[in-house]
Amino acid sequence: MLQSGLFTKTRREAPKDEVANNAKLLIRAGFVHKEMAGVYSYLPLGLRVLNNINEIIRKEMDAIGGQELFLTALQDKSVWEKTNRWDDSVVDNWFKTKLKNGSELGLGFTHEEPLTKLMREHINSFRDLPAYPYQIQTKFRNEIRVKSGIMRGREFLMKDLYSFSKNEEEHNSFYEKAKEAYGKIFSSVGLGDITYVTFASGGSFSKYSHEFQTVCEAGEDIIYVSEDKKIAVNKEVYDEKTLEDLGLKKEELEERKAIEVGNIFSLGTKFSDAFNLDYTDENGEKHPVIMGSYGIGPGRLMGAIVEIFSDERGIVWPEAAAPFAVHLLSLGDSVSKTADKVYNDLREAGVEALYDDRKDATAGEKFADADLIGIPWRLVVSPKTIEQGKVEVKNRRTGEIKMMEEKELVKLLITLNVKPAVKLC
RNA sequence: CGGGAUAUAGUGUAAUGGUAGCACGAAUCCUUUGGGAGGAUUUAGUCCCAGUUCGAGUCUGGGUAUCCCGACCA
Repeated sequence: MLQSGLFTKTRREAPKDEVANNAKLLIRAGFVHKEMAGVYSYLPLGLRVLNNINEIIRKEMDAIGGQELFLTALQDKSVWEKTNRWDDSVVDNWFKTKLKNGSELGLGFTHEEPLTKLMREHINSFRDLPAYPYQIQTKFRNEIRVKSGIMRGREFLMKDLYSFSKNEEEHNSFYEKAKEAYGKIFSSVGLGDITYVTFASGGSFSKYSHEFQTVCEAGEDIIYVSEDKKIAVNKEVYDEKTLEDLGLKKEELEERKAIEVGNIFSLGTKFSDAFNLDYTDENGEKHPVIMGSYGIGPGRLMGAIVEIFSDERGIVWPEAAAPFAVHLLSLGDSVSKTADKVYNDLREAGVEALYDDRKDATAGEKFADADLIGIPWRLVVSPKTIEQGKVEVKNRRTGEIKMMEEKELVKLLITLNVKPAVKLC
């Protein structure tokens, strides 16, 4: 993509009303736009990142049998009355509205109810189970107070998968697979080492739910981390009894702030009972379906990535999330032909590049923008590099700089694009 | 929802109750191109509604928005 044609602009200063680092950087670099408190639009660069994250999630969900669908945001009051979750005294963050004829509607804050009801049409026999539908969809929650930039808003994207299983055993087996898949997702975006499976309150059907907490000062949750066992306990269930259950000792735990990037929990038969979702087994006997739900907030994950991977100059995207694989800069009119060629060669090789071809921007401006936008690899074509017959390559994270011949470079970038783990410098 | 604070140009900031200024941005022209370059000429603003006052960005009341702390986060 030509940067001269990118309509978003970077800015030197963040709006004064933003405090969260993720929002400051994402707004300055032109990834998101704040529409109102807790409501952010995704601009082209931001959408590319969000889509990358969504693709990583899709890949892992599909790998464990997930099937993507797309449910409605508009919700039927009567469906939620079945579980008593329409009542404002039970769920206080509904956005409710009305049809012209006066009937009440809600904007979905989660989707257990409509999906359970829907699945009645498709689940009758043991042959129909298990089933793992999921979606990536906008949720609405009328939070009393929003904060933390794009990490906690009133309108946000959520990947929610729901499992429908025949029995506890089948449920537990999937639950473990989902846990592993979540681990892979967070590792893919570079957060594997600091994201802990965290024991949290489980609700009415299991003792604990599992959260995926990424250790970060900007987080809103307090967790107690066992570095050795790679697990953690949420403050909400942190007591002697829990520690005993989990075989943990107080001394091995460290208190940390963390961002909840994912949450999985067992639902038992709460929803299948409410909607009479049951199936007939091999012997003709009826049983309620055992359910679970598995959430990840892609937008929140994006915010967490920015919180963790950034420095005083800007964002430092992990390769898997980056809006482009490389950022090509041409310095000065005299080199535009050579830079154009590098850009075209990259495109032909399938390497996605953002090409800063702007004629009216100075070198310093281009460097500053490149640092701010945070694409992992920066390529420079300038009179200096042409003199050597090479292209300069800089790693945004390590700051390492190397001069390479173009052919050699393109070859390496192709490899890099397929396997982000390969180190160029 | 309880408590606290703020609101001036696209962005960031000034202005004893007395001519709304500066920087960045944007526009035009010229010179520039390895870390936000220089010059010239432009552009654009007091959140909304009342009130006090000869006069309100500034004081008073109400509204709205935004932020912070806490509570909440099924």
